[in-house]
Amino acid sequence: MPEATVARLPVYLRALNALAETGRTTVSSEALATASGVGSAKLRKDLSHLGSYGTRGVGYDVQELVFHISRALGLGQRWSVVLVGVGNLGQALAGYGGFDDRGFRIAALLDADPARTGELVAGLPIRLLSDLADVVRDEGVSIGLIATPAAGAQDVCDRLVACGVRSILNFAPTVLQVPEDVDVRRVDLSNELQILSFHEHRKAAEAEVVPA
Amino acid sequence: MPEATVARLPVYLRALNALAETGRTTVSSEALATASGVGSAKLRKDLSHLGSYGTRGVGYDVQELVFHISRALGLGQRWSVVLVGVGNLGQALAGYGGFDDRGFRIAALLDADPARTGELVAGLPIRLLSDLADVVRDEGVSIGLIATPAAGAQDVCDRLVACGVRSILNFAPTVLQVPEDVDVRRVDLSNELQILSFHEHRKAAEAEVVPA
DNA sequence: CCGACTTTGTGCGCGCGTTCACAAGCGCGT
DNA sequence: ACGCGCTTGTGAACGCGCGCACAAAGTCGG
Repeated sequence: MPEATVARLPVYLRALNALAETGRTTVSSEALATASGVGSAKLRKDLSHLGSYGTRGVGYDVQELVFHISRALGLGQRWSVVLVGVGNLGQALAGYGGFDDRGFRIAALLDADPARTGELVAGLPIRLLSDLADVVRDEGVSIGLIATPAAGAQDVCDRLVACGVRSILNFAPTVLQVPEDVDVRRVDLSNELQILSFHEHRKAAEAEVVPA
Repeated sequence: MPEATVARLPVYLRALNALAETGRTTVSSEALATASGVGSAKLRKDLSHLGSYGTRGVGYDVQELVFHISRALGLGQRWSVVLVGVGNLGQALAGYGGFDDRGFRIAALLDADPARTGELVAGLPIRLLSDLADVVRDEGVSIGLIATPAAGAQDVCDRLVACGVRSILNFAPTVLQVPEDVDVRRVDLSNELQILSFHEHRKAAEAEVVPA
């Protein structure tokens, strides 16, 4: 399955859930594609990787598609995640409501600062970073979220990998070095802003040259 | 300039700044590539789009590269951004320190809830969403950040576009419909988690089949 | 039962981006 | 002054992913 397709499946899934809430039971590739911001041909090709679950002349059954996409994404089981770094961003993540209803459970909140141990955030007590190994073992954690400052991110990452965590979502503004069987996804606010800055800059330059 | 290259320039920029703080004055493509998590050939091709600023046999001058990348990204000027939606995530974004030092200034915080008007967050007073047009005009805002719940995101987006904002960073879990001269970048936590879930799922399945 | 209409699934060609490999260029030591 | 070693910049081949366009397949009205 192409990586590009995998990256789009969650988008389709969300659009389908939104459609289901409006009472729609079937949807055409054209409609779903528009709602997902992609072309209809691309959408159909993506879905074809899951199997042939559409009906020609009608479209796709919304519930059925939700089921098959969820299964492909491995959302049948509940994944336990551990969140390291309970600063500004970490607290926002802990309070984010979209975890439970999508099959993810925060097993623990960890922070390197002993002064914060025991503090309740979103109903969970903050524990010491050194408890990481215990948490991963006892709670069956398989995904790690890093929301620490850049300086500590690589250390936290190394600890996670040492504990057997092979999937990491990194919010710290650093590129993490990991073994090749571990995959890391980065979410970096400044990066995104700078990319927007580039395009805005370019648009302004074009408007200068062609003021018509 | 290829879009893929633009997306990597901020990563190089960060790595260069980190190198500069350690006192390094020059860096080879190999070293910078490793620090940025890419291949050296790709890095050189990316940088070649900016011009020929390397010295054969030596590498790149760190300060010079920082300058040229910053200029290409349009970071010479300070961009004003407006943040709409001061919930959990919005507050974390407002408190994020990485804005000022990278050329971005939060011009205002807006929220649709009148009960929150006047409240101070990160030193800025929350204003009403209906003030948007004034803020954009008076403060010269060119970038909008949407951190509202999914339900209100499209409405906020439409208002931003109507005010002339053509660059939007969307944290709400929705695909926004915009005119083609507006570009939107999405940052979606659940999406990233689900992509990780897929890979974790796949790894588990492989381990099952080939337990060796 | 049949024909017209709708929509899926996919084969094919194209364009972008990545990677390899190497010639050109620069500094340094002798 | 000259050659040696290192690093850049880039031409060329490769591969992936996208979009087009159409045949296959199913529905619905008559």
